[in-house]
Amino acid sequence: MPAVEREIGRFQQFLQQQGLKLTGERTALVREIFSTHYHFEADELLFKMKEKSVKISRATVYRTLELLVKSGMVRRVHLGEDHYHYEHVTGNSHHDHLICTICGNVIEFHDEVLEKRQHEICEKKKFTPTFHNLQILGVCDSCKKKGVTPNSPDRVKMIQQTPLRK
Amino acid sequence: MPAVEREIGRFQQFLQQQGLKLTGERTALVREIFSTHYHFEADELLFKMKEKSVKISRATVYRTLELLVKSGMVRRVHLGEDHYHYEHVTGNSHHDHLICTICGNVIEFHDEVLEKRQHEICEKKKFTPTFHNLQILGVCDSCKKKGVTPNSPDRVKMIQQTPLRK
DNA sequence: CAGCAATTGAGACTCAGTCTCAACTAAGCC
DNA sequence: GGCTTAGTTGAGACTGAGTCTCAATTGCTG
Repeated sequence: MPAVEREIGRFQQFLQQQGLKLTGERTALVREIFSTHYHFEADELLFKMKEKSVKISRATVYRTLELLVKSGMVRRVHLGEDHYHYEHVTGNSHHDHLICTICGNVIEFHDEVLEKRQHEICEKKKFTPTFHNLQILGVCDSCKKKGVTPNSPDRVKMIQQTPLRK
Repeated sequence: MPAVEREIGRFQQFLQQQGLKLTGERTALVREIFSTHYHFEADELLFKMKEKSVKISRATVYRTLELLVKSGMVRRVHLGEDHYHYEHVTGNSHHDHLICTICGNVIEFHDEVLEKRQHEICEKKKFTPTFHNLQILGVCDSCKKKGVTPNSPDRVKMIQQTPLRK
């Protein structure tokens, strides 16, 4: 069966465990999220559903995202903007983000050395970590080649004043 | 001279360079930020000023914070909540954060091994970093001693549903 | 001290996200 | 299949952080 259908199954299982129901709206949202989006915003999802003439209210979108986060199938992340982004989780791949402040492109990476060192730091501080979040902001290779200097006044203004609005 | 006055001087210098003015409102805000706050929210600052009967409008608070960020004296950070926090920068001390999801306490740290590794990763990905942001969420020592388990259902609910609201 | 550009405050506005409540529906049970 | 009921939905009001506007005010420089 296609991967998307498997995800719907996973979600149904989670819902059942919680005594909740799998509705048409929830199915449609999971299908949309896992078939096309990777990083997305709640409003973007709402808009895509409207585009496809699938009528789902804003409240339901947010409620479903909340459930998906609880189930561990979707993760809420900050990508340098002033509101949340979501990303779907396939498998258990934890990763961090390189975010290009020019084109907005997001590169993922995972690095064991970083992970290990973070745990060492927590140990030293007697802190029990449950989750972490690392964003590195900067300029990606292709933007650099286009010759936009990362510290030109305009850039700094864009980053600091109106950070990465669409 | 007291440290706060030195900061006001720094700010004035920055303003002059930009052809901007040091006003009473700006002075009052810098004094407040650098004498008492460390991590703070914009609204909290607004409230403190009201408390002290220093009349400064919301718009001015935000405008001044913007200038302080541009000048490098204040940094905008995400601390796991859905709005910005600010922290003042004394010297050039870059640091990251351990955030206790129970008591909200923030522990700072700086680690050269992490910094170096991050640069290596960027090099590998041909990414030019300008800034980064690492938050490790978890449970601090004193909360752990109080016996709150980090993964109890209530905790997870609190973190995932309404992340760290006041 | 005059003039003007920068600054301010009040409040309207935006935008993401939440809440409410009456109408609706999935799913277990007969 | 129909009943029951607890969970779900949509519309739209609401919230709260942050931004914008514009007329009135105020630092600074000459």
